[in-house]
Amino acid sequence: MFVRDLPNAGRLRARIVETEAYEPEDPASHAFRGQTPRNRTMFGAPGRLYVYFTYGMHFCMNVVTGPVGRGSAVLLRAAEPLEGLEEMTRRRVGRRPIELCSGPARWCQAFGIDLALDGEDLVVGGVLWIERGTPPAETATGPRVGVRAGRELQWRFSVRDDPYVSKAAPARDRAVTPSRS
DNA sequence: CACACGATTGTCT
DNA sequence: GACAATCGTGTGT
Repeated sequence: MFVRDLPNAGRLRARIVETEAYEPEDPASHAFRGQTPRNRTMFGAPGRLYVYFTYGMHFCMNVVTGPVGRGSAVLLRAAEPLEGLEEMTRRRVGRRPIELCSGPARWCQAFGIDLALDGEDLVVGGVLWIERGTPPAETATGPRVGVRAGRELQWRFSVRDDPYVSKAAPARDRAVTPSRS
């Protein structure tokens, strides 16, 4: 579960259903060519939120997963909105619940995530944090979306057959180990 | 300094 | 399925 506390607008909560892994040795990662001003958060402490701006209009968010200096992160791609749907819809007018957080930039828009939250500490969890939720029955893996290099890596992970997974290429995903309860 | 392009989305055909 | 929107970033000259 991904949670955002808003000062005067209540709480936003969503169940994470799709992610992608990015390692520094992988050409598709922002960290591949080393640290730059833009990706410096990736090389910082684990448990922080790495937010980047792309296509001149969209934000995407990651959770930093490697130790300081490494440059590993997990992109948050899709979620099932659970709480604060009204607030999310206010940010994404005219969108149905299924479209609120089903895509990395959609989710950021629904949650009001932008560069101001880059580097935010998810472990301390003052404003943003991740909670342990109900484990999915089954997970699936597939190629990452929108990347050219590193396409052979099956580093996209999702809840199998979950309707809130982004409409990228779920059909080809391979089912993997049923998760432990 | 110029330029190509992107971990995307929404609209139109 | 094709394509425009829109601009920061990184790379190369």
